[in-house]
This record gives sequence, C-alpha cells and structure tokens, in this order.
Amino acid sequence: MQSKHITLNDIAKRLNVSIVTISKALRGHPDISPKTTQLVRTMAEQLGYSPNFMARNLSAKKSNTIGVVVPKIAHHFFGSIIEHIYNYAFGHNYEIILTVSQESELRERKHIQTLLSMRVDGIIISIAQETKNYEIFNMVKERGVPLVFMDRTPDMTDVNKVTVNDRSGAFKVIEHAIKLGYKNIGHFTGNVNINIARERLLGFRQAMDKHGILINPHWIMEGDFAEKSGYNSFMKLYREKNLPDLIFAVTYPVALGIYMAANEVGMKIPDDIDVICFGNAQVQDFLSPPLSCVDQPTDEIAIKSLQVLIENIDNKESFQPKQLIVDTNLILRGTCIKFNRS
Amino acid sequence: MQSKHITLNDIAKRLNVSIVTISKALRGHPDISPKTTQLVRTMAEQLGYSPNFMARNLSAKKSNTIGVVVPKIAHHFFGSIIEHIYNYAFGHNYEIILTVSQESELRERKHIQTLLSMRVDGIIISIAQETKNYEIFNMVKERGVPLVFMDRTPDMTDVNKVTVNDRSGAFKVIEHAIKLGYKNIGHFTGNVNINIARERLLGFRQAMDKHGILINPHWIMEGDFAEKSGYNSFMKLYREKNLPDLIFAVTYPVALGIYMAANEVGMKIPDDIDVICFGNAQVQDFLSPPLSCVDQPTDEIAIKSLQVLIENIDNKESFQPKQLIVDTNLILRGTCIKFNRS
DNA sequence: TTGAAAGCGCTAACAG
DNA sequence: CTGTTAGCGCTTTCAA
Repeated sequence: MQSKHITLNDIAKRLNVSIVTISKALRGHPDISPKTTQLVRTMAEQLGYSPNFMARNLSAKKSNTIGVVVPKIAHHFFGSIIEHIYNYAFGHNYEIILTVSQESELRERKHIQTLLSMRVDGIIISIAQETKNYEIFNMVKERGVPLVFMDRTPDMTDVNKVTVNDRSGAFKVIEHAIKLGYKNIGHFTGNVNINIARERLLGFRQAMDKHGILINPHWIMEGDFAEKSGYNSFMKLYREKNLPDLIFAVTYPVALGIYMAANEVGMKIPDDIDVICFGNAQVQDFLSPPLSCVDQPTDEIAIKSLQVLIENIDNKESFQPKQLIVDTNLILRGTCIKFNRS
Repeated sequence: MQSKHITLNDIAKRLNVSIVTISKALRGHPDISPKTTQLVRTMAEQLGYSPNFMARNLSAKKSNTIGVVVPKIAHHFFGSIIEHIYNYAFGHNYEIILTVSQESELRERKHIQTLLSMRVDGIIISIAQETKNYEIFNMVKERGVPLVFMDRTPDMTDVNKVTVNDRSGAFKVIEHAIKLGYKNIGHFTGNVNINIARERLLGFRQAMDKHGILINPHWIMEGDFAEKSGYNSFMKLYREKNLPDLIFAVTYPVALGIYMAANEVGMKIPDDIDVICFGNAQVQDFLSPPLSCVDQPTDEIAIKSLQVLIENIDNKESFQPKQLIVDTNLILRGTCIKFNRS
C-alpha cells in the first residue's frame, strides 16, 4: 500500500477550480471569496488534506522550523530546557527538530549538517564536552543561518549566547558557605574545556580569595559532569584521607556520585562531609538529606534563547549578536546550612 | 543577509557540466566516471554543499525521517527511551522528529498532523493520558503511514504495539511482597484510561487473588502518574488513619510523592510504611531509603519499537501488525525487602 | 558517460 | 475574484 496523501490538485479536481484557488483559500488569502474559501476548506477537511511541508517550504523559502542540538537528553537540566523550548515554540508556530550529540563532537557536526540540509530557519545549540573545533559554527554563520549558543558556549565573539551566570552562582554558594564558617572547601569541577566548568571554578576562587581563604589545590578535582566523576573524585580523596569539610560539585549528577560514595564508606552527609552543587532537579528534595543547590532557571534559558533566535531570524539584515546572562538563586535544603565540625 | 545555500546548480556551473551529472556523482551513481565523480565531490566539499532535504524528499517520496510523539520528556522513563531512539535511529540513517504532547490530546493530534505534513516515513507514539478519541490514529493508517504504539497504547487491534509486560511486572512485585509477609497492601494507580494503569492494577489483583488476600478497596487510590498524585493519595489515607503497610505506586514519581508526604508527617520508610513502585530511575539509588522497583528496560522498548516500525516501512505491502511485549525485572533496594510490622 | 525534459506539491507574480 | 505561468532544488526517465 502506497501512502496516499491528498494534494491541492485532488481538491481542485473535486471542486473544478484551479490549484491556486485552493492554495489561496486554504491560507486565507483575501483574494478568494468567503464562499469559495468555505467550500474549499470543508472539502479539504473532508478529504483529510495535510499540506506537504516539503513542497511548501521549498517554494516559500522558509521552514518555520528551528533546529536544536543538545549534548544529553535524559538529564534533568537539558530535559527541562527542551520541554520549555517545545512549549514556547509551539505557541509561536515553530516546529522543533531536536538532535542529541551524546557529548560527541562528530555527532554534533553531523547533526548540524542535517539541520542545514533541512533548511531550518535557525539553530540553538549547547555544545558537547569534547568540542574543540569551532569551524562548523563559522560555517553556519556563513550560510546565513541564525545561531544561538545556549549554556555551553564556545569562545567566540560576535555570536548569540544565552548563558547562566555561572561565576556569580558559584560565588554565591561559596560565600554563603564561608559565612556559615566553612574554610576547608573543595570543588569537584567538570571538563574545563567547557565554559561552565571554568566559570564555576572561577566563582569558587573569587569567593575564597575575597575572604582570604587559601585554596587547597588537592581539593580541586577535575573530572566531567557525570555521577561517576563525583564518585571517583570522592573516593580518591577518601583513600588519601584528605577530604575537605564541604564539597562544591560542578553539577547535580556529580553530587549524586558523592552521595553514593559517602554512603558506601559510611560517612554521613552533612555531618561528616557536606555537599552542595550547581544545578537543580526536583528530585533533590527527596534525597536524604535534601541536597541544596544553585538553581538555574531552565525556563528562562529556554525562552530567552528562542526569543533571541526568532528575533535574529525575523531581522537578519540589521541584527546585532546578543549575549544574555540569566541569574541563579541559591536553594537551601538539607545540606550546607550549618557548619558543624569541630 | 539572505541565507545562501549552495545548490547543485552552483556546482554544475563551476564545473561546466549539467545538474544531473552533479546529482548522480554526489550519490555515487555508476553512470558517472570515477574521475568526474571525484571532481564533483571535491568541489561540493569545497563549496560546502549541503543537499536540500526538502527538495530531495519532494522528488524522492521518502524522507528517511521518523516522527515520535511522547507525552513528556523531562521524565526519566521517556527521556531514556528517547535517548535510545535517537541512538538507534542515528545508526540506521533515520532522522527523528520528536514532538511532545504534554499529556494533551489536542497537542497530540496537532503533532500528528504536523508529522504527516512533514511526510515522515513512520510514527512512534506513546499516547497522552487524556486521549480518548482514536480517530486520528485510524487516519494515519489510512494515509498508509506506518505507526507503532509504544508503552501507552490505545485499545485498538491490528496495530503495532510495543509494550511492557505491566501485568506480570505488577504481579511479580506483589507476589514478592506477599511472600515477605505483607498482607495490607495498597495500590496507588494512575489514570485508568491508560492501559498501563489498568494492567498494573490487574497484576496487583491477580497476585492478591492468587494468594487469597482480600483487597481493601479503600487502599486502591485512583490518580495520575505524577508526584502530586502520590502525595495527595497518601495524605488522604493518612488523614483517614487508614494506611496499609505497603503501597505499590503506579510510577516512580508517584512513589516520590509518597516519600515526600511520609516525610512530612514523620513516618519512616520502610519501617512505618513501605513503598515500591513501577519504573526505574537511576536516582532511586540515592533516595533514602533507596527505592525498590520494577524495572522497565527502556533500551529494549525503544529499539524494538524502531525495529518494528522500520520493518513496516520497508515492507508496506505484506507487513502484518506486530504486538511485542518486553519483560520487566524486580530491582530490590532499600524498600519492600523485609516485613517488619507487628 | 552525459544531459535534456518532466515532474514532485506548492507559492508568488502577474494577468484576465 | 480567479487562473496562468514560472520556479523552488532535486531525481527519474529516456535520448544522445
């Protein structure tokens, strides 16, 4: 059985009018009389007509489609952002083509190629951990396809960026901890190839410096953004009998890894070791103890990214690249709320 | 600045050959001499040619694109499934167009329309809680577009379905609990409009019946699949001072709601009240106590759905609808592992 | 081995 | 108000 899609022509024949009339009527063009329009519409409805997107876009030169590239999807942060993107786009008559790089530079590049092939009107991307080569992004720019970098951005100027104020977020946490009385603070950072890791580390340093606390370099553990990284870093320090009083984790999964490790070696959070992290997820409320964190407003990130992109799309000639920064807030739950060490 | 995409024509002009030659060369058609092919390819590369997907599909009548409709995305179960779908599709040269219904029947219908408009080669769908009207699905069938229902399926015959063995999964949990010594078992079910809720309830009943335990109808709480539902149901029973010893939650979020409520009223899990749920999420390991559950293999669900769909696409004439059922396994962690009531 | 012609389904420009 | 013509970028005959 071949797929049998109804075309304008099918409707036209039934009604004994031209294809153009149908096309116009369906799009509510003022050329067509209300009566004809009505007639056409009911017939289209009856036949179950669905416009051929490919054909339409081929002639219209606009796809009303936005491409999105994210590194991961089954993670609260991105999952939530994506959900907001879909919602906003839906309300603004854009379709979303979502692609997932799985943190691979190669896939990322392929996906961008695909999106260009699909002639999306614009692209929102959060780059993979691996990504070091920015050539492809320049290529997109040269093609004249508007691009917005979201959260994870490359070191490029003259591009649209929507980022979280990672530095000040990290600064806020650490300053809060210091005021509580913490001095021995460690930081499990991520892949420093990525701006967010660098920025959070910087915020950490600044807060420590400001309050004249020396940073113990052994407590700055490099890793990535996943559970395992937190687990491993913790275990390493534990084996060396060299744990700080408080660990600031670069992401929520890293903090989970710490929970797991601490649990395994029988250390109690927050009494034996305290933890706080960057990144919020609903489930943190249900951990024991509930995990405090720096909240990144995913809705704002999503919506701002889309707004900038659409603005850029609607206004290609005169548009100037924008760099937006959204603020974080500290959410205190059951960790990092009291300094209770001897 | 207009988007300036390179076309076959651009390459043709540079090389002083016809468009057709370019088209064939790029696709490795045997018509073209290796020399020309090579020439064309390097030029295409150099110019940064990216084939116009719309144009290609318009003539080719196949889009190599699969549409997916899910109710939610920022939830572990669907997030994980989607990730697997993307991975598998990527390896099989299909693009995925993902849409999210947000549990709304209206959106679901609109998304399906859009996917049809995009002339996707096939659709995988997990229906929304609300969805009662199946007309649209028949429409898809009539259009000759292969369709696979995944996990949340409608009551239709002669369609492709890939589901979890919800009934046996629920049965397994309850039987396990009974063997532990539990008798006072409640079930927080979901929207019974949805097959998975009905099936899990059925499994629950069957296990109870088999072991001759009377079911207390007050302990069967209807709700939906979200945190709040679990919270509310718990609170209701708590206020009535009518809690069972063990609650079997229809989903993992519902169980989270129970955790929250129990916490709030100062009841300890698993000692004062025990919980187990359907659905696994990595984070359950980190709860206190770690939440036991029935694991649904998301990878298998995703891959099987895609396999059935692709088979159906490749084989429209002779294809017979398939109903696949994947099995669950019980994962025991810190709940429902011991009966400790007086 | 190459290319000319026709057409996929639709829209935009122009004419009647 | 309605229709004719041309073309979007590509692929598929079919002829040279």
